[in-house]
Amino acid sequence: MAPLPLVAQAPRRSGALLEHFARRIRLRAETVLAPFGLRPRHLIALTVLQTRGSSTQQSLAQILEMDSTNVVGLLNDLEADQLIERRRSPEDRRRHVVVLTERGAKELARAEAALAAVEDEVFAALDPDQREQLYNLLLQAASGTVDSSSCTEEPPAC
Amino acid sequence: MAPLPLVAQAPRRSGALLEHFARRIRLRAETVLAPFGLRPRHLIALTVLQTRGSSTQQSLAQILEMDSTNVVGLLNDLEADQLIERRRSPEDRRRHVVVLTERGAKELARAEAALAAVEDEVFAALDPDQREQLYNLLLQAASGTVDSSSCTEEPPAC
DNA sequence: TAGATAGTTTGTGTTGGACAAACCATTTAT
DNA sequence: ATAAATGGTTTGTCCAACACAAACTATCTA
Repeated sequence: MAPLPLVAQAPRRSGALLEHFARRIRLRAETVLAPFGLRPRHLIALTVLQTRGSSTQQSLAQILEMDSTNVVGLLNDLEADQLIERRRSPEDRRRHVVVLTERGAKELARAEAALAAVEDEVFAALDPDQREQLYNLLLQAASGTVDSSSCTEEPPAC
Repeated sequence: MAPLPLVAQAPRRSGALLEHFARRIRLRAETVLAPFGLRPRHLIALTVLQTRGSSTQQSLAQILEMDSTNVVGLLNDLEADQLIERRRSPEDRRRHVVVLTERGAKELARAEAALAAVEDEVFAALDPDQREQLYNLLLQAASGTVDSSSCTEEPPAC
């Protein structure tokens, strides 16, 4: 039997710290995003759409873990600003396929740029390399979630 | 002048993804933590106390970025369960120095253990090594925040 | 033709959290 | 020593996010 490792430190959970930072960022993002007419949760939806590709509202609700009725409202906001489009799925015309519009992608990029200062402040203790690491970890974590059926059939994002 | 780097990809912001995961974790944590009589935000407070050492309520409110009146309620909950203690600061007897009790530390460890399954699920796409990386990044980010005056005079955490 | 399913709308209730006001204990300034 | 400022507590009000239910349309499947 191998000797017990001397530093068997209890595995600390990231959850609480994660929420802690999410809160700090959200508070600041709220004000930074206001000129765009967006709220943090709009950004989340747009980001998910960009990261995971277009999906039906149902699977979007599943990913965001929001009640589907509330997703409707969220998408209404975004569609009103033409940041997303709802297209009828050709295979099943009951379905709405939600896609990020070009304008949506641009607006997302602009919003992200505006958020640079926010993250600079909140992640002051991390150097650019580490922030990159953090982003990549989150991105990877996001890519693996939920069954892959969430992505209808768009090649680019699947 | 150096040639422009070919892959000058726009720096993506972690904020939205961070919030996304925070939400996913919080929803699950809510039920896992219920048997402990704790809510996610209690865990955050305990974690901050453990990470940064004892601090006054004022600086705690600053770190958590919560209204101080709401911090009082939060601490009342925790003190009722003897997870924290409020001690009068000897230097300024108006101040309460909030300390994590031994019981608090144990309870926090137990809660974290209970959350293992939650993070296993949410971070399924990350291997243990990457989760460790994520945790360390968040920890480092947390250590550098706010002026160091938040920590009164306890050597272990400063 | 009868369900079941995807989405939408409306409405209700709960809750977290911001904010204000009034209060006590203590410290600091004049 | 008295006044003002500060740290904390309590209470109460208000709003936004959300979960949830119900009723409806359009579409697909049995």
